[in-house]
Amino acid sequence: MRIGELAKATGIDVETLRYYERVGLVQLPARQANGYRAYGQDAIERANFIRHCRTLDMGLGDIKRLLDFTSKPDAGCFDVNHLLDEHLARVRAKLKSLRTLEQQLARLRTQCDAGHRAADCGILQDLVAAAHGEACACHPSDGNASLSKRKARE
Amino acid sequence: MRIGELAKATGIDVETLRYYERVGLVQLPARQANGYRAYGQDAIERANFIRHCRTLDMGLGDIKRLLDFTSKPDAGCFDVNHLLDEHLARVRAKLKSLRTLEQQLARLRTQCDAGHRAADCGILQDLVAAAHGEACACHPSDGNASLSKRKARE
DNA sequence: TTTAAACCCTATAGCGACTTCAGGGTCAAG
DNA sequence: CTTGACCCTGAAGTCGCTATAGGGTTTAAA
Ligand SMILES: [Zn+2]
Ligand SMILES: [Zn+2]
Ligand SMILES: [Zn+2]
Ligand SMILES: [Zn+2]
Repeated sequence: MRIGELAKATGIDVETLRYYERVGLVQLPARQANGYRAYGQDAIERANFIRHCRTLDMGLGDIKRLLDFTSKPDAGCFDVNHLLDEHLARVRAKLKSLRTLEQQLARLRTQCDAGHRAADCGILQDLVAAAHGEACACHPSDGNASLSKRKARE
Repeated sequence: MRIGELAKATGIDVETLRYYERVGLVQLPARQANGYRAYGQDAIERANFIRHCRTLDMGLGDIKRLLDFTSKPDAGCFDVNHLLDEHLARVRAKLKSLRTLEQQLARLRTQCDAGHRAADCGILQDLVAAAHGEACACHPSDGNASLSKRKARE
């Protein structure tokens, strides 16, 4: 099998497959006389494993570790569980922050409903107000702390 | 104001401020005789605007566009709305995919409850099965399509 | 007065997971 | 015999920083 066929069989881009090879995620394939990569059937399975894990948003390092486990059946699976727990925690943390973010953006979006002058745009006004520190969670709003030593030359 | 003071006043790292300058997000500040950057009070406002937009997860390109709007009050705000709509759509799309992902990972996590041999680990078995194409949304699972033209040399 | 900490400067490289580009070689069909 | 679909390598670009190397300057204590 050549790289293009493997790409078609797995839905992974050719360039991405070569990249995975470069970073050691897939083992070096045999080569034909003309230098083309020659893959066996097992390459499809390995590549599909990678793709599946990627759609689960795992990092390449984690995937490598999981791949290693599939080839040492006698190892304990504690690390597998741990890896998954950490990944799940990451996903849940991001989910939480994204939910908050969506709320904030949705509220911001309501500040303007139609086309008018930028100076009158509720969205821009809202952003500028937040930049001043008004009702904004992201800023420390300790502007005073910096003002207290404001004597720096200009 | 020197760069460290601006950093403290806004909560943006010094290196990050210099980076923003390099990519043209903040205008070139005046310099003192010794080469140090010298910022005015307006720099705090601009930097806070950037920081606030970053916590809304906007890209630097989008932020630049928004900053431009704040300096031309007579422009129409159509693009502001459009930009926000697109960003909100991106956030919602990611939120949706993250929710699905969380479900999948949580289910996967239930496949193993304790330490045993890797060969018997439900998580690894699940991943391998998915790599084979069983009950997996991420794969096209058109293995047949690729098998139909399987006559490639090895 | 010396010296050490705490600043400041530039230029460059690294991160992750690719994607794209430049500049070629190989191969089957028409 | 040329067109087009493939394949190859190596390097650079993406995004938003972060870190490092290798210096210069200021400030305060010892
Ligand atoms: Zn899958
Ligand atoms: Zn508006
Ligand atoms: Zn804010
Ligand atoms: Zn297990």
